[in-house]
Amino acid sequence: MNKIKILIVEDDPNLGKILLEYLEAKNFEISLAVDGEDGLDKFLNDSWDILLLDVMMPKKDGFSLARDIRKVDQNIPIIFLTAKSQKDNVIKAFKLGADDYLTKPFSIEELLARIEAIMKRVPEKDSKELPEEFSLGSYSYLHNQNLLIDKDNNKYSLTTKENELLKLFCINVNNKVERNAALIKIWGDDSYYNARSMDVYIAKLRKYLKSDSKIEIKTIHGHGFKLLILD
Amino acid sequence: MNKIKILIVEDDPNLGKILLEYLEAKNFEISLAVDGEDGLDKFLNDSWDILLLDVMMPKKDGFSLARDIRKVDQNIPIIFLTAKSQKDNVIKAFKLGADDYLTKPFSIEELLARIEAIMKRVPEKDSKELPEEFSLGSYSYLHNQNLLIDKDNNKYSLTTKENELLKLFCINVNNKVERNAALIKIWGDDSYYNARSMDVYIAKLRKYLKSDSKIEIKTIHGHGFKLLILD
DNA sequence: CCCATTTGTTAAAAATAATTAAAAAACATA
DNA sequence: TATGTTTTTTAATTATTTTTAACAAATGGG
Repeated sequence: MNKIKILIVEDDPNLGKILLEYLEAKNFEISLAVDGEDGLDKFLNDSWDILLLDVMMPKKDGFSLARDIRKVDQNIPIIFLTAKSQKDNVIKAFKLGADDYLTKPFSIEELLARIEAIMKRVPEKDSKELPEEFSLGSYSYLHNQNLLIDKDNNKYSLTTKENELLKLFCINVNNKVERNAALIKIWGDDSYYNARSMDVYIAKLRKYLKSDSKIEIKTIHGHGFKLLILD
Repeated sequence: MNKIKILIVEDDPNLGKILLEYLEAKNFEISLAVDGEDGLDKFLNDSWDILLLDVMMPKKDGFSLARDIRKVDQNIPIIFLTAKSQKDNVIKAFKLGADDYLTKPFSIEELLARIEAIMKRVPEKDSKELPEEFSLGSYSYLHNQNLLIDKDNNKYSLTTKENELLKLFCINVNNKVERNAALIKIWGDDSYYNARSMDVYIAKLRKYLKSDSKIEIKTIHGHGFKLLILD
């Protein structure tokens, strides 16, 4: 039974400390970021179950942070905490995929209740480890060794970027990988040139995998790609 | 595309009527109960996707109603609507398995946003897996591979939009697909130009499917389309 | 039956993606 | 640190997909 991991991004150190202590006492695992940039950094460098984002923050506000996060993860629950209670902010928050929106001052018990209400609907993060070896049709792929082996036992030693990208596809076999998500995860940002670079790597992977017609990297125009394995 | 069914239990006829009209306009299917007993009755005699319960009501208050409902269904999403905003009521509501708790007066847009936020986390009622293969008259259609195969084994590799649209029609074979529903599902919004774009894709699909006269995409003027398969 | 609105069709424009090669950057090692 | 090698990025070109536009046809309410 792993603890639920909460990332709190809140610039008010008092409130931050109260939330941290209260929620830790309730057996959550908490990390506290002090501004939007710190928040994005912590978000990208670990895996979380739910995010509490203050809206008004220095450097990067909560909405802007949420927008960046949604490029990488469309699903993670987000609760916004805000001092203001302007109506269009609420709507804006939900448009960004918020799960809840709490106006300060709120009761910390209510926050807890709302966190639990959301978590009961979130499917368990099946935090299964990555397998050592992925089986891709007639290929075998050892991501730890950057090694792709075809049916004739030819070994292809993948470069770092090739490996990261293929691993990402394998983790999401038969499921869409969004361009932005891949770019941010592997390249760190989704600029135009990184996108072109990624296209080059897609071509490289396709070349590696072309000997098995049952394996295919499909493009989903305007969205991303999908590694398809047919049986 | 089944509408989401909402049961509203609200004794204030003015608020009830406003909610009903607004949410019906937003393409939900709504039923309105005027007190707790009526609410329980309607709840038990039909199937619902989400409940909006007023807390203060004659005969049976919202909390008591929720308690009864939870004996039968531990999972259905419940949003409480209340005039009071006493802290322990909020907590009580969430203890009863509430998904949200809105204090009157609230913005109806906010209510809509919160309903949608909850619904996105509720697994589709009709979450039956799609079959690998759809059989369309003499055609065979593999939506995972964007592949349409005719009786002469000609293979047509569909583009992303062609595929999304054909898949949507197949899911609703012999049933109406509303223009707006399709546009929102596939294009993300139902603007004029997206609608024209969809018309272009309808023409493309018709062209693909023209070799079998038993297959037809019928237009329902002013509403949408229907993929008809005759036997 | 008219006329405004919606839908059908086709072609062109715009946007996005694929491919290949060359330049630049990073890396390894003598 | 200079040198060769590998990896990554940039660039240029081509191909594909999607959107826009323009006009024709069909539909249905008044």
